[in-house]
Amino acid sequence: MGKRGRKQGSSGEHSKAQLLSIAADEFAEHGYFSTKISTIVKKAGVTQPTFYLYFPSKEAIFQELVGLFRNKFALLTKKSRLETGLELDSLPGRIAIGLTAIFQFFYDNRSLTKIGLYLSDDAEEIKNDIVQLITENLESEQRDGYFRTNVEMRTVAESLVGIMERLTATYLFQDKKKPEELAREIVDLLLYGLQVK
Amino acid sequence: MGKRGRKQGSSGEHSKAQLLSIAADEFAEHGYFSTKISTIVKKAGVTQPTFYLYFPSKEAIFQELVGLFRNKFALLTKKSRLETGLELDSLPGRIAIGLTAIFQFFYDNRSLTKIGLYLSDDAEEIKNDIVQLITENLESEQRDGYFRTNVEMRTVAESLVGIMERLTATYLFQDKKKPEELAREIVDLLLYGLQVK
Amino acid sequence: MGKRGRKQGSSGEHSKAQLLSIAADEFAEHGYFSTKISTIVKKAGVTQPTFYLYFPSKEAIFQELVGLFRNKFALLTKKSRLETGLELDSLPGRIAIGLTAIFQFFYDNRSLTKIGLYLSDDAEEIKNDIVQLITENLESEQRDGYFRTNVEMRTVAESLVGIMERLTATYLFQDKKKPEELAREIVDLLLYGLQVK
Amino acid sequence: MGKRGRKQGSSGEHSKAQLLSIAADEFAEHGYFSTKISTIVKKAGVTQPTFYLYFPSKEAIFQELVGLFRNKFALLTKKSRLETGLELDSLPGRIAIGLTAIFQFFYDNRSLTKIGLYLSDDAEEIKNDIVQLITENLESEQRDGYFRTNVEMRTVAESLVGIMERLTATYLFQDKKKPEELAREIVDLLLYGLQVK
DNA sequence: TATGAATGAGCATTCATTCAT
DNA sequence: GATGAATGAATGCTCATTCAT
Repeated sequence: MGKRGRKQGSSGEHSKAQLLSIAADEFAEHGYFSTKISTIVKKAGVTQPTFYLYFPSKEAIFQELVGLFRNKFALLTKKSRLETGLELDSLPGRIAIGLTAIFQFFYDNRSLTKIGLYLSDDAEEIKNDIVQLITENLESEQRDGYFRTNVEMRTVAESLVGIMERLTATYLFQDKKKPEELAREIVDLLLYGLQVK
Repeated sequence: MGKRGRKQGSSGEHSKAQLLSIAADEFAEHGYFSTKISTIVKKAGVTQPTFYLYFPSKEAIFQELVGLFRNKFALLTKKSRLETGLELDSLPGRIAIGLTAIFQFFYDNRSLTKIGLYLSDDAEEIKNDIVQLITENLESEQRDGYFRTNVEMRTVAESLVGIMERLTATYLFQDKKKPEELAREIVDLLLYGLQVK
Repeated sequence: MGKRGRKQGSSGEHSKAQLLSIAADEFAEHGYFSTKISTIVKKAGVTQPTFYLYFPSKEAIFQELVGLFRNKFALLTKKSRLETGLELDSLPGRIAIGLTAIFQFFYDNRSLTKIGLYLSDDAEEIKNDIVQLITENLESEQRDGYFRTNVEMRTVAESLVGIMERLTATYLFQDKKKPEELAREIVDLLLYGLQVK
Repeated sequence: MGKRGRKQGSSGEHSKAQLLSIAADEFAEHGYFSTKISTIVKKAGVTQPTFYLYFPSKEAIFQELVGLFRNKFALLTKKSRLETGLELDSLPGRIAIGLTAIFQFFYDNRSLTKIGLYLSDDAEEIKNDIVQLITENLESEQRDGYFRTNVEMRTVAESLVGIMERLTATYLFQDKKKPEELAREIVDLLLYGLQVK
């Protein structure tokens, strides 16, 4: 048995995963600069040199976390593109599914999301990428006749990202609304607007 | 003439204003922690003790900037409430006016806006306040019959703030769209949605 | 009339005296290093340059205060030498008179005394001078047959100064005993000792 | 051998002890405020961060030194209480033993003593504690019939501390008298006084 | 006699990072 | 795989002091 009774051969992996997880929480809670390596290692029960065994620098572990978020977020976004040939009636529900998945991911990965969406210097870049993907989705869907044509889809994509960003912070992370609720309300708003019918 | 050719008697005020302005730019560009007092004073052409003549700490000057933004933003938001008795036709235009004013303020005060909207620890609080104000506006306007009733106005307010936040960063500050354009597009999207007519 | 209605021509003197008095209290309460010129001038209602109009430096005003104490203390000590030809019976009373005068001076000039007796770098030197004077007094008095001869008077003088120093701090400045009481008790102890008769 | 030829494994302890010892000398010689951390570490041959590895602040290392003095001083004072049933003849000698031990401690720990007895903000408190202990000793001894009863023992204790304080500074630390000499002279003075027999 | 404004010089403290073992 | 011990390089902040008026 490895030390402390863990399964042998995984001690290193465990330490690294441990550090990543704790670092995520620390960064999310205190921001990049106020997060101290000394705090992370203390919470992980290892020493500072051990940290540098797994990560070349503070910046590096942060970027590793950013990368994790970035990949997953992009993946989910890509998967949310609607198939062609859908009934107009089914649109709202189908759109909501994709959004729900994203919100669920955010919800399940609070610290990671805070890092990737708000804290990182790359946050803008990440969101830009997502906007690009969403724009492509929307334009494709627009060509499929799902949306009206006299509206600029990039702006809609930007808006959607802005909405998601904000509602995630104020509703999702405050446990005031669930992923599906948020998804549904956003769809309702963006599809039908506020006008009196 | 006072030293360095400035008008006498206002030297102190000038130094303080100078420091505030430069600090705003530095904070906006590098963030709170990477902004050094030493850099600010160097750019202002004064020494470090002079800085502490006008501000008790780095934190204090930052908060002073945050306060400036906060007050102005809240003021503009309050002023954007619509009067009663408007024709439905004039709604889009009237709403756009308030938004335009806010975007114009953001545009004219880029650094301050970055600080108050994105960088400050109080950014969330500030936006929450604005959301509250907007919610009140919207609900009042909703009661005036300007908007459909089966939609939760607080969520709309949150969404609107999210949209403004995002479009400010990606369009306004990138000089890709002007305040009025942004205002108009937002109104169009939020009023009529994406649905095919 | 001078400004603020004071008698003309004395404004400068007043400022200087004011500064000295406030400085004494500040030094006494906070020590040399923790006393700030900025605090002194604030309490005196003048500006920093005004301070330097009257004193060349922080060190200088401190030394001026030390000097005031030193002179007065030495004077009182000299005056306490006993005349020749006294009755042995009257000794305790006569000795007590000199001590009382000194304690009274300490009591009336608390801040100054703290500075000269405890805080100043010259405190040791000042006390040494006093010890020297007292030694001379005691030896003279010893030759007059007032005291036993098999005791080293310099040591007695040192002891006396040590006792005064301590009782001043713990009894006099705490308002627990009055000058005369202290004087009498010291005389009793030093004259008769603790031995059981 | 460890680096710099020291025995391995105790390097940390050694650094800390080194810093404590040097700090004591520096504080004793220059006072709290004029003592610079930079000087201490330079003399100890380490860098500033190393200092903060062992002490959280300048204040903290100073207090650690004060504590060391305080404990040892109190211990020695307690041990100096006289047993009951002593011959009156043996009193002077027995009292001198306790005083000698204290003076010896002062002599062997000059810097520490200066700090604890003169420099520290707690010096008065420390001496008050000692006065309290001595008062208890003296009163107990007075009840044992060792001393006359018409004298207030707290005042005697204060006086004794004042005398010790002063003679330590002027005789002991100047290498003019040895611990035993000082002890004996004090006993002689306080026991028999100055009166002509 | 007095001041508004400014500064030179310094000091404690912090933190990511690295050896030697 | 892990650590005890140490450091290079900053950085915010303070304070006595001065100049021009």
